[in-house]
Amino acid sequence: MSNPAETLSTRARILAKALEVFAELGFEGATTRRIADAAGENVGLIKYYFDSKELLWQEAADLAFSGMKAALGSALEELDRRPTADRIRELTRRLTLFIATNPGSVRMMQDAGRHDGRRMRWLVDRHLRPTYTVIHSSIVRLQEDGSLPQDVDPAHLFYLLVGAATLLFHQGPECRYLTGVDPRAPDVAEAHADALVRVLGLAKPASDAGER
Amino acid sequence: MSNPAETLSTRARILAKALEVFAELGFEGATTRRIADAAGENVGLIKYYFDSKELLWQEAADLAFSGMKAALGSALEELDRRPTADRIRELTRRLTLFIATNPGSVRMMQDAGRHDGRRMRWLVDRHLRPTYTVIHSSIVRLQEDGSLPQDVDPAHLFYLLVGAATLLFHQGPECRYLTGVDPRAPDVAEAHADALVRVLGLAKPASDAGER
DNA sequence: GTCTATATTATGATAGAC
DNA sequence: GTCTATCATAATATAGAC
Repeated sequence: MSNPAETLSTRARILAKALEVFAELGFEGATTRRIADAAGENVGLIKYYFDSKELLWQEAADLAFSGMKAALGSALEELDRRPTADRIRELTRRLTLFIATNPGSVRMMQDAGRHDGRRMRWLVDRHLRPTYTVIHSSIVRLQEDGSLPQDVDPAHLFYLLVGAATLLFHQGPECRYLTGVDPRAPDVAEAHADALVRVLGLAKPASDAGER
Repeated sequence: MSNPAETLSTRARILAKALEVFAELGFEGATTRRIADAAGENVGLIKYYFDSKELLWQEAADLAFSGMKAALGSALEELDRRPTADRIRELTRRLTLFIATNPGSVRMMQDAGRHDGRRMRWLVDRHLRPTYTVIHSSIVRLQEDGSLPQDVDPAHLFYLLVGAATLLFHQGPECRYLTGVDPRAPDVAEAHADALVRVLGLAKPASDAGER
């Protein structure tokens, strides 16, 4: 029901490839020609379906983040309802596993977020802030009950968590060349998620702050 | 003895701005014209001093990483000689504080490292691998004495550490717009380094694995 | 819907005046 | 060493044939 080349519409095929290419080369590095070629379609069709490179990029971002929200799904909602160390650990795990197979959303965010420009603000307003708001309030409550260090701005903990979870996959080609570890391998995602929750100590104080 | 506009040579002024602009906009996003304008110099001088955009980029990378090596300095050497949890904590702290004020090196690495290309390999071979080799062997020894989780590939711990330390600063403009926290503020760097060493638990098991 | 051809602009590179 | 002018190329956008 979702086969890359056969069942997808031309539009969907271009969009999927656009996400890949934008993620790998950045907005400026990606060219509409290259995206069209990668999709096996004609350059003119980008104008026809998406009107401009900018709008194609926006739709690619929508696609990337909709996938992420679906992957986090219930974990995010449950964390919002009743935050516990167990649940933020589960969220961390799901985030890591998702990014391992779909590094696109993080890559597009990091590409845009280095520079204070139009695309950065659009992406934050539309996609990042909604997720951040939930995680922020959860972090605050977890700080209150002692599961996370207290006198630290939640923003720090958010970026700590996301950075630790995603860098290995975001920098896939570099990691492969540098370390020999291929982040695309399925067991690598599991191993990283595991290493993260262990090292972050989110489970450690669970003796008095876990499910209660 | 090192004043931005006055005492630096034209060449050095262009190079410094090139690092800034490459870091902020990526290799493709940065244009030679923009770099020259930012430096208040003429476009033609880039050809004169650096011959090509690619070579200017390489020199900018050299500049960025030489700064980082200087900042890590003795911490890296001491870690290499005798790795302890205390020392990797000190390295983490120095890395965080350096990246806070000089996000350029990480940004250039992340810009190049998403894509398996010429610049990625050049940057890894010339700058990243030497540092990684030292940290890798230290991580292995810290795993052996129980300061770090044992059955985890050191590559995971390396990317965990670096990702957690750097994302907030790498994504400066985004973080500012999203959270209101300005990563350029000096106390923010201190706070992040502090949060990281606390949350990573590098100091926690020091009761039996610290200085001995 | 799909494709070719082209207009317009911006870029990296270069030649040459001063 | 510095600057202006310009070339060649590649990009996005566009018009229009089929």
